[in-house]
Amino acid sequence: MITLKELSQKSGVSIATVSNILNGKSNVSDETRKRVLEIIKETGYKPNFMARGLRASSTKTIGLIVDDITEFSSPQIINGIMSKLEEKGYRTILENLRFYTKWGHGWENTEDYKKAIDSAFQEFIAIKTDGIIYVSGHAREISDIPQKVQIPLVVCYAFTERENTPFIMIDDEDAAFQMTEHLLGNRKKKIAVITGTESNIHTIKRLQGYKKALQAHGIEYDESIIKTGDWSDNSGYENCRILLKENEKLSALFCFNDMMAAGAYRYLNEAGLIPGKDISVAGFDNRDIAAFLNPPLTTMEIPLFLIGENAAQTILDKINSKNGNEQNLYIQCKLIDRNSVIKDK
Amino acid sequence: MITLKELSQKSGVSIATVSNILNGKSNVSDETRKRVLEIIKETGYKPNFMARGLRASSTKTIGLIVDDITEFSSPQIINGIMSKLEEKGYRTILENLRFYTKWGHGWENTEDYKKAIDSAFQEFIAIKTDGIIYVSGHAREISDIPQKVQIPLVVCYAFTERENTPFIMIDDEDAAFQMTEHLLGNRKKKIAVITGTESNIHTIKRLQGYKKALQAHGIEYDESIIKTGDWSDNSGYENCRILLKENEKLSALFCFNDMMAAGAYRYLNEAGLIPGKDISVAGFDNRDIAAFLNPPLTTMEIPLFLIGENAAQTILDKINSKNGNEQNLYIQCKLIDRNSVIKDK
DNA sequence: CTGAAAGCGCTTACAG
DNA sequence: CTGAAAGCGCTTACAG
Repeated sequence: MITLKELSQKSGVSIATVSNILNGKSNVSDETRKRVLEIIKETGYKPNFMARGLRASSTKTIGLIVDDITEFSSPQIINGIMSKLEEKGYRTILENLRFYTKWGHGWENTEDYKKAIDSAFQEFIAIKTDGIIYVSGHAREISDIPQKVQIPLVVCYAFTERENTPFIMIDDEDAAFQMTEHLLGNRKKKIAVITGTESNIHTIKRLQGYKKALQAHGIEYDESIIKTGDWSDNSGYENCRILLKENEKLSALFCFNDMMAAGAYRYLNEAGLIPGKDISVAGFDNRDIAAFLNPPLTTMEIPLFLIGENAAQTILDKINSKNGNEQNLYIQCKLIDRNSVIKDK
Repeated sequence: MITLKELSQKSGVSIATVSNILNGKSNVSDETRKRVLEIIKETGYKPNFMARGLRASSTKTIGLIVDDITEFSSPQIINGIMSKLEEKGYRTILENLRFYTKWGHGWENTEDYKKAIDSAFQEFIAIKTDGIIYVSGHAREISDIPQKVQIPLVVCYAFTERENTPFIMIDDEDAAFQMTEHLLGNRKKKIAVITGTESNIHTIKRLQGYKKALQAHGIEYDESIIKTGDWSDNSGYENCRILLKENEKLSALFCFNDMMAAGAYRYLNEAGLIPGKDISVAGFDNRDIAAFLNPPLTTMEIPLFLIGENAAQTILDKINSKNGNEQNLYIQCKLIDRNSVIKDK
């Protein structure tokens, strides 16, 4: 490792001056700057991040705390964050909590969970990151971040009521509104729904969007064709079976994620019904599988990369602003129109 | 942040002694140790990782350099690595190069690529990680890691001939052998292949495994039913079309990844042929889509998590051993038998 | 415009 | 068994 000291020797100026040049301070003559910069380039000098972090107030580093990188949404969000941050000259450091991998589901608010979160924050505080982005695996209310943490903080893909902590979320309500309208086309129809788990925020908001769309078209809300799923493909299969048994004529089936839509496809297939021909089916998420279902599934794309970029921009704004009143953001989803929805003539 | 100094004041012993206790040195009286340990617990002291890294030789930290976390294999591999490392008391730090996101394909051996790799290594060297694991996005020969890097290094999901650098790979040849035998069942059959890109290592090894299996069953290798794909679902579609046009009777189709198998399904569907009934189809990777294809696709699972665990164990062995002659590892893949292969009676 | 010096929070010989 | 001191590679007032 080449150090400031060696740079100083090679260039014949003091360590302090080299440091000033490295940090873009203006109190250096152009001549000196040029010469030293040359030597820096030649030697391929890289600042020692730890030494800098130990001494300086800013490390130009953002810490990412992520629920679990194996969640389908996480890698893309992270890429969005890193892309924007890199563009702005910040490094990024990632702590993977592995909650889903370790504990499956239902770990929210357990003691172990709180301890893990706390420990991750402590670590980033020790490293003196300039800010922290919490990347959630799914929409939930995040309330367990120690209040004493003073570092600028942004919550990504979840909500929080924590003071001074903006969050970036998708607009689930609008997305479901859009999709319901799409399913409706220009007629009044009977659109069944397979929701996600009951108290899940995605479920609640999407149901609201669905209801609003019905209302806008003067269609009455019918609870009997709303079934509660659990996001798994089997629950899509099972609820589709029940819906078809209970209802003679169903125009469309709106599944609140692609997995359940895939399950519904499976049942429909067994029943000899063709999605997009005999019944409309829509999903949500636009995961890999959506394009490969037969027929390809019409679904809502979640702009993961964009969410990440926005989270990054928000933390940067927070770091650089005085007021610190950054807005919560609701990112719009995009309807991907494939062949599983019947088109009106 | 509470520091060693404060700990020292509170407990009435010197900073050095507190440090010794923290590091489990034996040269401290039980009484002192107990008292100080108590205070450490009370205060919730966390060592400043940067200060320690600046001074000490070991940081108990492993650096992960990953091609791109959006590659389908990466999150699971990373989870395997982190799981094992956490178990052994090591932290982990991740640098995401985002090669695929930034440059698509064909970036290997470009100048930008080399610079990015070099920079990542420099950074981890500055941080004084105890070791580095390079997590590749696909099998390739990795030859651009600066020789001057002296840190223990393991290459994961790729090859390297670099001195003193073990790698963890899957056994592509054995996997293809297994699958070909499975496709063969107990009879001689005509098994067509859609390979990956031509000089790709996965392609080469899998083709070898395929040939060996044919040989073992006394079947002659027929180049005319081997088509070169490019891993995309379209190339699966197109090559399937060509194969079916050129050959009247094909028993089976072995696609070297699931995406191409999905493309083949698409063509088969258009041609009125049913996988698992009219023709056997097999994929490779066991990605999400494999289970949701209709019928569900028989494929090879790549034990990603296990690969990660093995990489972690190897780097640990390397750090703690004197000889440093760690073995390259070839992990076996697992055949996932679903409904796309015709069973012999 | 330039540099000497203090100090960030630790670890590690070394002396006692 | 315990502690004073040097030093890791930097940044930052401050003096000149």
